[in-house]
Amino acid sequence: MASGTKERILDTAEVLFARFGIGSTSLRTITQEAGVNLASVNYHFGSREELVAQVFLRRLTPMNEARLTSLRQMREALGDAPLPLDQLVRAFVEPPLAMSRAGDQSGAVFVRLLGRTYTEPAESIHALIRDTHQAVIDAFKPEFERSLPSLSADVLHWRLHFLVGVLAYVMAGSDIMSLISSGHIHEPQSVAELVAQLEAFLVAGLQA
Amino acid sequence: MASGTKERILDTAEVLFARFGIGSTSLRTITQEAGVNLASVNYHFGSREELVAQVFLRRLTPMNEARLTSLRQMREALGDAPLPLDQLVRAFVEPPLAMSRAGDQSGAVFVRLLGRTYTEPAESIHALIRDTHQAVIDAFKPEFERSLPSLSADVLHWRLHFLVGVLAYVMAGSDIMSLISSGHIHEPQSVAELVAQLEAFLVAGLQA
DNA sequence: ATTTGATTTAAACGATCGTTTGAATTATAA
DNA sequence: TTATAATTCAAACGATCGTTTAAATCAAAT
Repeated sequence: MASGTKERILDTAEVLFARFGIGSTSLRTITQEAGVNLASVNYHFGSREELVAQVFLRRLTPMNEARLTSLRQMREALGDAPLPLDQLVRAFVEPPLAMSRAGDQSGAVFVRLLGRTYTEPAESIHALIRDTHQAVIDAFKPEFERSLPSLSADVLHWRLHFLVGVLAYVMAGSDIMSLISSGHIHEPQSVAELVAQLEAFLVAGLQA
Repeated sequence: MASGTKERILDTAEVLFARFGIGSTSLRTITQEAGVNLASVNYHFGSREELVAQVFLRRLTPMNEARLTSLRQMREALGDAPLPLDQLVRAFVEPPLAMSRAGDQSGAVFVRLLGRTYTEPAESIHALIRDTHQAVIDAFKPEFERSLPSLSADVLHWRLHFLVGVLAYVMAGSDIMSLISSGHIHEPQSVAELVAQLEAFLVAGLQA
């Protein structure tokens, strides 16, 4: 955990949001766990809602910048040829999953939180994610169109929808599927292997 | 809405859970919207937690029975040959999506709720879904193994994980992706077309 | 018609929620 | 050191939460 009160609140809120859900985590639980005063949340963030927004923005911004940087580098290296689909998928999928191996485990916690939040009903949170992803989608959409020229707009739309769904579910780290491999220890798989598995699945699905 | 108090509570809770989330919907909101007394929830269900469980069990039971029936019919028709992968996928994917076209819209509401709940942190709800799906997974797992004999246990495990992820996301009906097709009206697609799109994507991904 | 049980109702319980307040404390700068 | 700003603190605010209670109402059967 960090030094300042503000960072301790953010770190603790992130962990508790991921474990118990945003709506089910009270400010009293957060401040108690963080060892800070209850009123410091409203002092530093103004309101609970703003705290939630800051928890997401703190990590969404660099994550999406990594995706855009990766895409830009590929585009520069390839002139104006269509990007290989596997590289395109990896540029979109790898940054969030790579956060899972950050030095501390806070990155992994956030990725889990983010995955769960994709299907969250709360409109305020939904809008926040939508806004932060706008630039990413604007950049990737035409690249997918170029790399998959045989697909109609409707079909591509659905397949990208499916792609985001898989990614969100993997990020959420749901353990529902752990029972599918009964007895099989669900080891914390290496990120590289997970990315490879995911890339193979998605590339095949997109090209179907 | 139905006649009895108990059914009105279930119907209303289902709608509000899907719209605002389970944790963010109070008994007072439910009973007020349903036009019944606040205390009737504890009278008919004992507790809020039991009400939540009943909202899910009421529809999960027939949904999973439909999947098992479909699988059993295919197995009987084909003796002991491996099932065609597309039919296997459809037997798993179609029942929940078909609920979306039920006479009233209550089925669609529940499917949306269920999709969102796959990544819900609350352990009690997670456990409930896991238990109700156990029989389905026990039945489908060996069939996938037989229809995809070239895949290792690990790879199959991940691909089934991805499959569930796509399905959950589609069920949740997240509108995050609606901005990917800017200007494109996100029409309530026909279930048959959606199932076909999903089946093509999943079959290709599973066979990657 | 009367009794018995099921159901509904209004009211209140204690607990917890996000937020606010004003004083106490700490850090910063003159 | 002194003045000024930033931060922390305990305490309380009103609102809402799930649950409980006991009386009122309804339905069914004798």
